[in-house]
Amino acid sequence: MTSLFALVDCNNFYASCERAFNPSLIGKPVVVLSNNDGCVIARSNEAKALGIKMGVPAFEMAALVKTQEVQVFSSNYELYGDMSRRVVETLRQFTPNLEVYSIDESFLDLGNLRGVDLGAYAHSIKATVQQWTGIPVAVGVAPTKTLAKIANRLSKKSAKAGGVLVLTDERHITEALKRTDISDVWGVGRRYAKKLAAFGVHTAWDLRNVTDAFAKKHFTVVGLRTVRELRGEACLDLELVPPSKQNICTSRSFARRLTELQDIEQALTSHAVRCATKLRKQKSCAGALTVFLETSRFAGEGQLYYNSRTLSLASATSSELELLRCALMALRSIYRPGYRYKKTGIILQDIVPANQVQLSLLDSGNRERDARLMGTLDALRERFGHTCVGYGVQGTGKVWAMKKDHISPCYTTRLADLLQVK
DNA sequence: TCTGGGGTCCTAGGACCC
DNA sequence: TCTGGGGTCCTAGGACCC
Repeated sequence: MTSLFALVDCNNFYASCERAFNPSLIGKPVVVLSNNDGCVIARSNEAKALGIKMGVPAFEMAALVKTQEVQVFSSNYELYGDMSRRVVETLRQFTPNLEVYSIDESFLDLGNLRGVDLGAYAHSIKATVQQWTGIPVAVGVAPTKTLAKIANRLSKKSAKAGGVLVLTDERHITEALKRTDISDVWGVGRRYAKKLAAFGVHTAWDLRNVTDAFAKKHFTVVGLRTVRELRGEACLDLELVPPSKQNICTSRSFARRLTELQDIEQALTSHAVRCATKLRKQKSCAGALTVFLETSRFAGEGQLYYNSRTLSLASATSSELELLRCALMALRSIYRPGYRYKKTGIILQDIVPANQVQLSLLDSGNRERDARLMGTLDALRERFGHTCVGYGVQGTGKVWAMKKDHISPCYTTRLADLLQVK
């Protein structure tokens, strides 16, 4: 019994989410910007056709926005997250064995569908998601995840495929691999693509035909796995339950440069609270944390600064009181006056399940009291929004708050926003 | 003026131990 | 002058993903 996977990928996901609730955008070039309206992270097909590249800074696009009436949106993760959940719930109608790979991609196990018309099945997945959520998707089906990725990608490129491609026949797989550039293979990034090209490996077909020894020597066991997957040998299973995270990070660029420690403390406090909330959500505790502080990478000579400080906790905790105290201590130790700072953030590390925490003899805090307080805070924030309760050091001014000049309404999660829709 | 945020995994090499 | 060898743990850095 051979394996069979489908990769369902939402087309231009963030742009499609904006469109799903605003039909006047259909047929127009739409782009979605990163946090702080920094650079382009999603484009509709019309925007791609105008030559707008992924990752370009928003200001470089100004002329096109004017002349071509490009519709620009700040990112609205509340909306995209909710739409993502709707898509996944729809996909669950088709198989109980599903891996949510990212906000806009899921792998489905179709291993029990031998004898079924796979093309028709894939088409019905696509049509159902479109009908139930308004989000267009592409479906690629193949014996391994890596091949399903390739099938998915080709399904979007060919007008004939129309967003669905089944690669089970050896002849079709060979043809697909010959048409796929090495850098478009899942797991091969820019660096490896360059290195492979130097060995005369240019297409996925070339890569499939290298020896195991070559793959292992130059691209580690990860690369070898990719080669085997290209040959149709499934090495990557579906991850039905998302593994709990080993690091949890929250960081943001400031809307404008900050110079004062107090302002940066406000930002870091908010990040630490968010980060600790994520930690408790996966029922874990952290044994260490790192705080970093940096100027813009584009700052001039002598104005560049980056520093970070890692602190270990006496025993792992999920109390934001403790984490916050440590984070601020770390920040104060790396802050230097005289720089124009761009970004700060916190990374929680040495993460363990909350029920396996080793208590330290030096542990001085009142763990039970803190745990009750955290439970209350989580419940309040869940109900009234993340900013409803905070700390004095957070301030109320939000001098660091993100720029979001083009935000759309949270159509799916806020009644007030929905009522405003005309 | 303006350039995102969040993750994972693997390896090499040093420290340290017996 | 001789200057083992094997194992483990940790960390930094490099590569990748969305």
